[in-house]
Amino acid sequence: MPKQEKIDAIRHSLSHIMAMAVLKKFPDTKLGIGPTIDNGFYYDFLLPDKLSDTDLPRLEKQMKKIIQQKTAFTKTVMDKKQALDKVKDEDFKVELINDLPAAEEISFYESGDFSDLCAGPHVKDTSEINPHAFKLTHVAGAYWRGDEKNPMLTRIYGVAFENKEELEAHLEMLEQAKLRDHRKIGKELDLFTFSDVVGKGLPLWTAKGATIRRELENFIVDEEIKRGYQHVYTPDIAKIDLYKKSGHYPYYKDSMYAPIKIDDEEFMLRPMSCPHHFELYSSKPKSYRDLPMRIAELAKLYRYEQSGELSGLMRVRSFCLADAHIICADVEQAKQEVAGALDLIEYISDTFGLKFGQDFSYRLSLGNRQDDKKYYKDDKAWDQAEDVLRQVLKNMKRDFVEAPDEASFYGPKIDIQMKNVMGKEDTAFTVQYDFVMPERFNLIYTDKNNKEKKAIVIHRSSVGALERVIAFLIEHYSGNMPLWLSPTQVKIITVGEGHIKFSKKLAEEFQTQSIRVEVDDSAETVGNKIRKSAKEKMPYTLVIGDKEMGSDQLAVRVRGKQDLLNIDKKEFISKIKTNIQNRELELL
RNA sequence: GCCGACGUAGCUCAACUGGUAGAGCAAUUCUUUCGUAAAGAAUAGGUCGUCAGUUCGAAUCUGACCGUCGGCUCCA
Repeated sequence: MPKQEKIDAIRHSLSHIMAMAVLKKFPDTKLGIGPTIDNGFYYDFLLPDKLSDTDLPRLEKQMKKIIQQKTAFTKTVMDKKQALDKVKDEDFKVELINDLPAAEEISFYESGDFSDLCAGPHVKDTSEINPHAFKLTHVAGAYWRGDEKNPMLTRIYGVAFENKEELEAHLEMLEQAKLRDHRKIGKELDLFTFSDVVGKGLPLWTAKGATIRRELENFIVDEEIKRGYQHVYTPDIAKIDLYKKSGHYPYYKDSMYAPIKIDDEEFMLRPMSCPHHFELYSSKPKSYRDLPMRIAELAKLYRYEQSGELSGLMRVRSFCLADAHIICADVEQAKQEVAGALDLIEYISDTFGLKFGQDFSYRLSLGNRQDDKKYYKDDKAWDQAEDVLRQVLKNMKRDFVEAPDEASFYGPKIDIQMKNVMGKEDTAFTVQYDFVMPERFNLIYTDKNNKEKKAIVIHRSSVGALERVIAFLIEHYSGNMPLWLSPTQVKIITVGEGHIKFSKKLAEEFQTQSIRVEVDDSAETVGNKIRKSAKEKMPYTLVIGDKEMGSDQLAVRVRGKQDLLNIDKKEFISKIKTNIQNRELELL
């Protein structure tokens, strides 16, 4: 049996065994589903009583008992009627069976006195399961069938492997990952903070964090202008009518901050900048010669996300999106612009040292023709738009997954997905095809034949939301930002009082070369100051004493390296300037 | 928003079953002016997230609220 199949059978069997243990503790439990997932399994239960993390060790013990009894798994097959009769007291199972095609054979797996609707496969018996290679990790609420209108079940998660070593390696990996968590590093490096009084999900950037953000902003604005984008500014608020006109309002109103009422008008903090850009486009008649018109903005957006969704800088209520709307003349142009946007995204990823496949992946997020509530109804337009995006990805020869029911209401999109340090996936960047807004905003242009034509819009983010991308980058680099993004690039440490004046002068030399420098002239020992500098993840640390005052040689402590780098001052400055300008990933 | 856990000084954490708070680092001051990952001393700093309640007495028990975390839903 291939390794993956074997471990899946173990994990799946463990989910049944967990259900057995839960039923033993709470006989009145109703069963949901219990599938395998990455590294483990879960099972959803409707419990008659509360369950918390502290109950897990006891459940584990019970499971080990079941495993040691060499419990066998046996498959039985029946028709739908028999199956429904068998599970008549299990409401959730009844629902599952009712959704299966009438003709289909339905399989159950029996283990001991437990029986569960299940396609399998499972282990032959529990002797195939190492009782020391699994662990129940946590309890969480989960809606039945993932729908928040359904009752909330109690989900118990577990991790499982073939042997104890693999389990321990996995747990150790999780511990290591926690050290890279951007929330932890952000606090340690003093990059950003939150205040209860300002409000949750509203980050406050310190000067250091703001430096990282400013560098990213400069980087992206310059790059976009090079690529033919026009950078604009539009206000953070607008009348509610704008979002009614765009059609965002009904789809979006739950995640918008409540209207601000002034005199007889209502204003909204904007959750997106598209309608502003469309109004800007329409402010003057446009010709086909103006297209494609790439309107970009570092747009501050406000979304009233559900409180439980907020998470550090990954998910906030106020964020700055490197946003753009590309008004295209026709499908062919739209296709080119999607490709161009993806090229920019890959350029940015490359600059960050992020690799396709390893650090990010493509997802083609599709609509759902059955769901007229969530998606604008125009089957033909959807088919065409999805096809355009699919074609672009294929031309790029990139692997991608197709995700049904993940599109925007106005069209399908290509999402660039990244995983955070704990393995949770988020959309980092996005390119969206829009066939709805041109209609709503009457986005038109005059073509060659002096005829009025409707445009197509591409929405795209380049570096995405700065908050989120910085969170990803902090985790990717473990806080060791490349030189160009480091809040302070060079730290100068004085040996004694006599070296302060010289050090400050040296700092000025760096400063005039636009190198971010700090002098630590505190009355601490050199060793202590070096330690602090290292903890700040300082790229370069210079100690200045009598030796340096007498020559142009510097002894540079390079982040992450044991040996000192002896280098001429002029050469050092010129080298790090180049490093910064080229946005190099490695230090000298 | 929902399920569960958590919330003690700027940070990391301690305080037995209720008897009203303590350490290290950071900060301030003084001494030391030091050569590549922690000099020494002193001082200051907390209505124990907030507000109620139970109790002779609450950081500790109960409730509500606020916030954080892990999930669900959602999403850049």
